[in-house]
Amino acid sequence: GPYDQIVLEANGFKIKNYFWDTMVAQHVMQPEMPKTLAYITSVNTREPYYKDEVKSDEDTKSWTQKWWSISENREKVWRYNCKDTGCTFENFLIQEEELSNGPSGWTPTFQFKMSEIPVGVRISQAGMLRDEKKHRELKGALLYIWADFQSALNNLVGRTVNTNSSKQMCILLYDELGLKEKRKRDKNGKWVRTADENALVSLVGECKAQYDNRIQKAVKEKWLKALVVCKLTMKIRGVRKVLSSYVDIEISDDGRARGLVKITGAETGRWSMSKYYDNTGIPMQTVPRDPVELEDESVLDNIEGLLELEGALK
DNA sequence: ACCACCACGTTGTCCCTACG
DNA sequence: CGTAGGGACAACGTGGTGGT
Repeated sequence: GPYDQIVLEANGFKIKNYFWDTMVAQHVMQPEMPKTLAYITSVNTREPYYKDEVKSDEDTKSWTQKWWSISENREKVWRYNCKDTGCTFENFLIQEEELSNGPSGWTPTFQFKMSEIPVGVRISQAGMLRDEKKHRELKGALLYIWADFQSALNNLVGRTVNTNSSKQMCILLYDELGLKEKRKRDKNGKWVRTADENALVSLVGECKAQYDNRIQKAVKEKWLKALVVCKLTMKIRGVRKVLSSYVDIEISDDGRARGLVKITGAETGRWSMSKYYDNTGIPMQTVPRDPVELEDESVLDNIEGLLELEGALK
């Protein structure tokens, strides 16, 4: 499939063509069910589960020369690979039968999906060339903005606040500032208080209304403070998100940021994306569109200084 | 070190309200 | 009365926090 092709071609093998992908076939016939080889093998064949055979007693991270030099280990991996290829072929035979006997839409959909593979592979392998000068400037600008907002927030609250900690934020907003608790259901259906984006947006609205309706200066200021805390928190979270997900990332040695296109990633037929197979790059679908703007661009004259802010903030 | 949970980046659909 | 716009939620993937 596409994933294997990308890994193989990255290691010097050229894939000429292939006509069947068990994942694509499963995706077309049973889009809501798992598409892993382990699952379809369990459904289609009588082969006992074998996927843990190479991992059971050896940590996969220890696939070192030392580990590999033990013939027993090599034997295990070879046997595993043989089962993998054998099962894949067995799955193919069963899927081919199923596909041709299924609804009339299956075959053309399968063919269409297969034709998407080279497109997805091409996009994955191309990636995006990163402009290193711009990258430095962007990082400097984001760190500057973060530091600016963070110091304002810290001064307002009187201590350092980690806006990414929902625990800290709930204590600040509800216990210390006395705002009306925003709640949501957790996974088990239990109501818990939250300081997520929705909560902050509605708190901003409430604080604004209170501020506008109050007369006493001291009371007005209290609401203004709460309002600013919420707004700063949203801004800081946004900046940190952009930094951690899109700027502070590892990219390929050739200066390109790549992402893996998964044409069978979503039940609905949409494509999904992830980081590249080697865990570099970004899922290119979610790159923020919003521009990063500085009021005073001259702060970029000292990027070195800005980059040093990183240590103080983290 | 691992895991559950929280949070947030994208597009798209549906529903409702406000507005011209 | 048609439409613009917002909220809620659907579809995804990943990073950070804090407890075990």
